Amino acid sequence: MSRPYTQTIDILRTAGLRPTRQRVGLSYILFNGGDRHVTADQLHSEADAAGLKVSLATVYNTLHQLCDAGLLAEVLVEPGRSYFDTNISVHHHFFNMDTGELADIPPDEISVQQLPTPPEGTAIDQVSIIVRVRQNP
Amino acid sequence: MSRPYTQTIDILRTAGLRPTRQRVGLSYILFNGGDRHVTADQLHSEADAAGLKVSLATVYNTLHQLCDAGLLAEVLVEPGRSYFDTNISVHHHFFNMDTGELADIPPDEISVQQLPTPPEGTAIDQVSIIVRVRQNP
DNA sequence: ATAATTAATTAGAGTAATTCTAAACTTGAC
DNA sequence: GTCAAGTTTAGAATTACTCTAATTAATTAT
Repeated sequence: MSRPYTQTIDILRTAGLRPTRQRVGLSYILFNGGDRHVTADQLHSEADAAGLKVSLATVYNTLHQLCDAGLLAEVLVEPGRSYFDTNISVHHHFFNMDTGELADIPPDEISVQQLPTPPEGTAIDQVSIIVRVRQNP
Repeated sequence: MSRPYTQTIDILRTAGLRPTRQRVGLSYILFNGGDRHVTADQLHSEADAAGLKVSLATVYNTLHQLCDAGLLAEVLVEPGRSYFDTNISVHHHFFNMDTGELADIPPDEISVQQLPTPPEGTAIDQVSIIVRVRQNP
């Protein structure tokens, strides 16, 4: 394994982001672990555990830059906390209100029959569905 | 118009909430203005403008109590800000990412064809759909 | 009615997530 | 290497919200 980061660096360059040590490290964690749902804090801890020196401000900056570049999606399920999802294909989420767990819904398991007409002067950007579940008694 | 608050008081009593001056005042604002989407801060300002002396803590308490009683629904569309919706029938929302406006989608304008199977050991509590729109150029 | 009981309200402190700021440091181009 | 431009940083600031313990109001019992 000569250059484990080449791929990550390419992703960043393509997005027009300089491959700095922090961005490469964070992106590597994000994009080499399969489909993930992380908060800024979680990612910061993981980076720390992996020996990457990065401030929380940079974690936030990077997450938002990756979102803007379409490489990451922000998911809002709880007041006062954002999750970032590495799965950027069209899909939706289960949110377990008891455990706080967030999970992808397989795309074939849900479908919207009919999209509504957007209000005058607007166009649909994105449709997000959150299926909130509770632990059975 | 002898007793304009009797109805509001009944709603609160039925929900098992003492009809205090603050709760009655806030509920009156909420439930006598048609379908509304308010933040805690907005409601606090409206109450203030209407001459009701109420603290922000009480606004939050009351909003959450009304949610727990099923008289109000919380809608999450933006990081770090909760909206409360007086329309508690099953329905979904448009969120204008440019203006911050939240609007109901008429129930006949959208429909979910098929609900997903919830993860093992859980049951579906609620399905929420947010259709994010942008201002046309 | 009044007093006793219980619940609700309050100001202000506290917290958590996120954003800002301006100085110090990297990066990439020459 | 040098330089300009872009990044990162620590720490302060902000925002939305929650907590706390003391006061006050609503209900119940007398």
